[in-house]
Amino acid sequence: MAIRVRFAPSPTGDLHIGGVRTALFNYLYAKKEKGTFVLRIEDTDEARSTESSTQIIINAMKWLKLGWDEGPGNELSQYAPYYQMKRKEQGIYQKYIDILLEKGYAYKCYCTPEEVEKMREQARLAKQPPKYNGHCANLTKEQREQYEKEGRTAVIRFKMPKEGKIEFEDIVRGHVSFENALLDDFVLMKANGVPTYNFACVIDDYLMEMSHVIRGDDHISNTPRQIHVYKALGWEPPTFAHLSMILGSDGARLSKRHGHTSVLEYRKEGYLQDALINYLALLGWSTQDSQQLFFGNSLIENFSLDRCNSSPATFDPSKLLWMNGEYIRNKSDQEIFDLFLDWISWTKQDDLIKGWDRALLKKAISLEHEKIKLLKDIPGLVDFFFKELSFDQTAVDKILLSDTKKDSAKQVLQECIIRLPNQDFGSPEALEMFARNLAQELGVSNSKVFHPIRVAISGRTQGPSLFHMMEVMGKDEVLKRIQQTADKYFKN
RNA sequence: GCUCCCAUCGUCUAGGGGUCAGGACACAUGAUUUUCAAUCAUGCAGCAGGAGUUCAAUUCUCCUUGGGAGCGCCA
Repeated sequence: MAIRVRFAPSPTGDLHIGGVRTALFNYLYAKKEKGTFVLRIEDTDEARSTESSTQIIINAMKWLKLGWDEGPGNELSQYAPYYQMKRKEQGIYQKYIDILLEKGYAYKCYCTPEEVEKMREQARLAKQPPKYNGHCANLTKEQREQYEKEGRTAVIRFKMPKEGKIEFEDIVRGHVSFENALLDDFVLMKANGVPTYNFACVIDDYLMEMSHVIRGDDHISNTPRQIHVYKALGWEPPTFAHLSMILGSDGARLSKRHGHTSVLEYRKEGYLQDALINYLALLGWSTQDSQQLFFGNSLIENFSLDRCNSSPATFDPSKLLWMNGEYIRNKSDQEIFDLFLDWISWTKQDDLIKGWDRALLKKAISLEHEKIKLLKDIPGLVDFFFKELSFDQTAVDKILLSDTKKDSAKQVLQECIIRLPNQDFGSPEALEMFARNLAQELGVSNSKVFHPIRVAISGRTQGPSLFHMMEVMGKDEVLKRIQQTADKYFKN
C-alpha cells in the first residue's frame, strides 16, 4: 500500500513548534517509506483564518525544507497546498452530507447555539458530559417545516449510535477504545454551509487516500467521531498515530507564555533549519542507542513511527542551543558565511554590516566559527574588525592600566610600534614568534605581551586567537590601532 | 464534573523480569590554551507511592497520587 500522509494546519496564526513537530514526523515518515507528503490548509474557520497566516505557514515550511509532494493543478516547480474552502466551492463536502442525510446517518438540527448551550449547561449540572441532547434527531416533516417557517437555519448533525464502542489501534498508543454513549451528535456542517473540522478532515483524508493520519494527541478524542463518519460512508479508516504533546517548562502544553513558540522567532534568533529539525525530532522519538545528532539524511534513514514515545516531552531551550552550535561547527566557513548573509537579509538588518568588507568579514567569521551558537551572535563577535576602536573599560583597567602591568604594557606597545613595521604578517606563526621573542627580550611573561596587544588592537580581552587576528587585520591596521591605544593611554 | 492519555537523572531519552539502570543537554571539577569559546577527561543526579504475580520486579497487573488533553455551528 502506498504511504500517503499529510500535515493539515489551520491558518490562524504563526506556525508553532508543536505544529512543526507534527509536520516533521509526517514528512520523515513519508520520506522514509518513499511515500507522499501533502499539505492541506484547513481554513474552514472563516472568522479566524487569514491569508497572511497561510503565507507564514508556507514560508516556514519552505525554510524548514519540509517540502510537500503534491497539490492541486500541475505546478511543476512548486505545488500549492490544498485548501478546504476551495474544495468546499467544488461541492465536495455537500455531496457526502447529502449521502449521509439520505442514508439516515445525519439529520438537520434547527436548535440555536443558545439552545444547545442550555442543554450542555443542564448536562453539566447533572454531572453528565455536556452534550447535545438529540432534540432534532427525529423531527417530523411538519416540525421541520414549522422551524423553517420561523426562519431558523439548520446545521447538519451526525446521528451517533447510543450504544457500543469504537476501538482502534494507534501506532503510538496501542489499543484505544471509546464508548459511543459518551459521544454526542456532533455538527458535520455549520449553518453557513461550511463543513466542520471533524467532517472535512474525514472526507479529505479519504479522498486524498491518506494511508496514515499522524497528528497531535489533542486529536485523539476526535478520532472516534471521525471513525463513525468513515463507517457511515462505508469507508475504511486510515491508520492513526497520535503524537504526544510538547510541554513548556512548567508542564503545561507549550504556548506563547513559555516564550518563543513560533518557528519564525527561532529563525530570527539565528537558529539553523536543520538544527531545529534535529532537536524537534528528538522530542518524542529516539533511536535505540539514543543518538543525538543526525546530519544529512540520517534522520530520514533512521526514522520510524513505532519508536515514537507516548509520553509528553518538555521543550528544553538549552539543548536546542547546544545543538545549534553543533550544527554550526559542522558546517564549513563558506556555509556559515552564506547562512549569515541570508539571515541578515531575511531579518532586514543590512545596516548592521553596512560598509563591512565582505572578504574581511568572511575571514573574521571563520576565526570565530567554533564559538558561534546563533547566527545573531556573529556581529558582536567580529564587529571590532570593522568599527572604530572602542575600549572595554574593565579590559583597559586590568590589562593596560593596572599598577603591576602598566609599565610593561606601555613598553610592549612602544616596542611594537618600533618593530612591527618590519615584521612579516604573512603567517600567525611568524607573529607568534615575534611576540614570544619580544617577551623574552623584555624579560616578561608571554601573557604580559600577548594581552596588551590584544586589548590594544581589539579593545577587549576576549576574541579570536591573537596571531590569527593580527594576520587577518593586517599590518597597517594593527599598527594604527596600537599607535592609537598608546596615544590614548600612555601619552606623557 | 465526565472521558481519554501519560509517569526512568532537573530536561530529552535507552532499556525491560536477574543490568554496575546506558547515552545526551544542563551543572560542577580538571586538562589544554595568550583570552573567551571549542575540545578532552571526570563527577553529580533517576525507575512517583502502595499492593499483587514471581525464586526474582524499574520492567507484568491493579490501586493511589501527580501531570496532561478533550468535552464548540474552533481546528
